[in-house]
Amino acid sequence: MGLDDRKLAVLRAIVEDYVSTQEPVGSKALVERHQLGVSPATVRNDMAVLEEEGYIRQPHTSAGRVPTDRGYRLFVDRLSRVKPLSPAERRAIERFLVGAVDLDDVVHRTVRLLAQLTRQVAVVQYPSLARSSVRHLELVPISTTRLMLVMIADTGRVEQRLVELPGPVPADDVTDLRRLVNEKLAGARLSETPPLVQALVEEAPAELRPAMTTLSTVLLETLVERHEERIALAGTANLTRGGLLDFQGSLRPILEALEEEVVLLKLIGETEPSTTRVLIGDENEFDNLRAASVVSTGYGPGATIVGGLGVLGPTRMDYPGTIATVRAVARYVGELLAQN
Amino acid sequence: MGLDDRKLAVLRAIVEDYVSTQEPVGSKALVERHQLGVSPATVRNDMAVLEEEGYIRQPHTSAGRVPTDRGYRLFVDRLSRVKPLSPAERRAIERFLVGAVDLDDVVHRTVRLLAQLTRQVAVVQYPSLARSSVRHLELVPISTTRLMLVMIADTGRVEQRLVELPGPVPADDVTDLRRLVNEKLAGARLSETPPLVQALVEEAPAELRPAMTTLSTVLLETLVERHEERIALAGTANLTRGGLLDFQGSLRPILEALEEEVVLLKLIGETEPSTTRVLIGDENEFDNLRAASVVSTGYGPGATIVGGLGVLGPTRMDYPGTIATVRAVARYVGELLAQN
DNA sequence: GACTGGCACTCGTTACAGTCGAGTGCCAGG
DNA sequence: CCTGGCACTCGACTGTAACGAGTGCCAGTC
Repeated sequence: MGLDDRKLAVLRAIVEDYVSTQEPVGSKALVERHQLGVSPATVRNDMAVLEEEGYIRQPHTSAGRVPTDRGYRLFVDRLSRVKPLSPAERRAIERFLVGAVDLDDVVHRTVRLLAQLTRQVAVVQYPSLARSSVRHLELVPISTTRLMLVMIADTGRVEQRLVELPGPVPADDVTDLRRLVNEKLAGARLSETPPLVQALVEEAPAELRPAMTTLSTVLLETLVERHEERIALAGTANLTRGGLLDFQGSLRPILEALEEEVVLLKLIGETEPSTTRVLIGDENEFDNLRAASVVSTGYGPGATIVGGLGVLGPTRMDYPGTIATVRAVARYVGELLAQN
Repeated sequence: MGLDDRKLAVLRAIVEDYVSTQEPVGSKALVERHQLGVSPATVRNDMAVLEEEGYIRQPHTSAGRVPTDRGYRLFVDRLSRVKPLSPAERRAIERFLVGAVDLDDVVHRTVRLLAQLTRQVAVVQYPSLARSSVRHLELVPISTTRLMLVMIADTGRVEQRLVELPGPVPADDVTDLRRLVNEKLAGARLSETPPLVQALVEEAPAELRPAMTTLSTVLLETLVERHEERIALAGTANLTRGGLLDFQGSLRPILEALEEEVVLLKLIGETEPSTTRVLIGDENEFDNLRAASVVSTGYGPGATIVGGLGVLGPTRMDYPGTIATVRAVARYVGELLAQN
């Protein structure tokens, strides 16, 4: 069980070499490229141990070694430090994000930036409604029996829904409805609204009761039930780097997974505050992604988290660099959101 | 350049066989599978002519024939009829689209439906702002110097922008602004708004002038300048069908093109009313897509066109079937929009 | 006891030769 | 104008052999 320092150094060297060359690495090449201070034969013995412990494996009997998912895990947990970003990268991030004009714009720019910097597939979750508060509710009459409900959240998200009223409602009543709804709900966290909506119906004056009842149904749907999470994606073309060597030749399962919002949300949503999560290969719960790794983190104004973002790439990825970039982008986006 | 009926029949047979088998088709197989009434040798002579004219070609000397882009073009223009949809397909379309709850929902469902039915990459443009009218403009105070501008278009699209006011504006003034803006702009086509916005500033009472000036800038940006076209995409995983045979082994350029909104808009936007457009291989203006074909059409309530939709696939695609599906989906979506 | 040099062995890669067969082009005859 | 026949081409596949990167193991050294 004892993995002494040199064995760990060998593992680190194998990971680093394999990530950069994408070819199985042998004992001789290893001593040449790293100052290990021992001979190839010694390294071979260490490799044999590492292989027995499941950290590396041989694709073929007469080939060099390749890290296993377990090997990457050890590397990420104990053998690597987060690389500091280069000044060029810092500048790129700032330049890319200033001038964003609304939330859509911020998210779009962020996801492109992330894809470009990491050269991988980037995923950004829009600020989750579940973690937002109501800033304002607007009711816009479309006809006498139809309203457009527009909800503006403090995170900048705007959701709209059509409300079919049970009967004609005069303009004055719409004004009353709007006032009542905002008095009760403005400022409330979305997750806390159901009882408030219930109260709205009960407290509504008799003449507004039917309209309010219908409205409350749509409100509940919009605010809570229909957990309308949104996702932006970019950089799928990066999957084709490394010409079909990664992902064992088929992009199919990856592309399929990327089309499922549910899957993406599971991947990048719901991280514990300020932690960066790294899922390597088969640690992933989706079979389609067992050849991929995901680096994700939460973001939000200040210390609060309102959504997640991250990247997906081959297990053979530059973890330290990717982790650094994902964190930095998340921090900048948080600052940007804090300004609004 | 006489291509008699039989030669055309041979071309049609070649296209149909190649599309379904994905393998170069030889003279013998052709007479076996189609009732051409002549011998393989005769077919070979016809093939030689077709090849000379550039409609088919041989991948290798000892292989069968494959249609060229020009061959597909002739096939689409003169040799195929649009297939009627199967009842199952009709039902699928209806089932998929009923119950859509807002515009986002409609577009999402549509693009997924298209991808599923055609088994190709589907693209749907949101109703273009340029072809929409203003239904209502809402101003929501965020702070004393900040407004959220929400525009609701008759096509169901909702755009929002933050407005930084030059100084504090009391609530009453916001109400006035809202009224003025709606009186002037509600009902107007977006493309016709610039002079109206100009008039708004000029006619504004003195105390509202500065706020109105700022607001007008944002209005113009939102309504006209920033031609904020939106696009939904689905079915990229379908690119991997036919295992790398299509697209000459590299999905890279295709995926890259699909990430560029500008490219997609050029592809599916701006079709002449009620025409279905088919772009085959190198007819396409983008180099990245010279191995692909695009079938697109416009859609909108009634006879008006508010946006485009279509699919992208290998040049070796089932054109009659795809064209039929794209048209049918566009028609259904149009009906759906007309109801709102 | 840990490290090293040496050596036999494995096995994937590459090159080459040979065979097979689908498909063609051409021609002579109906 | 169509057809059957025939020689020809050339990619796909198979089998063999040489090559070499990389390994595991062992005996020897510090």
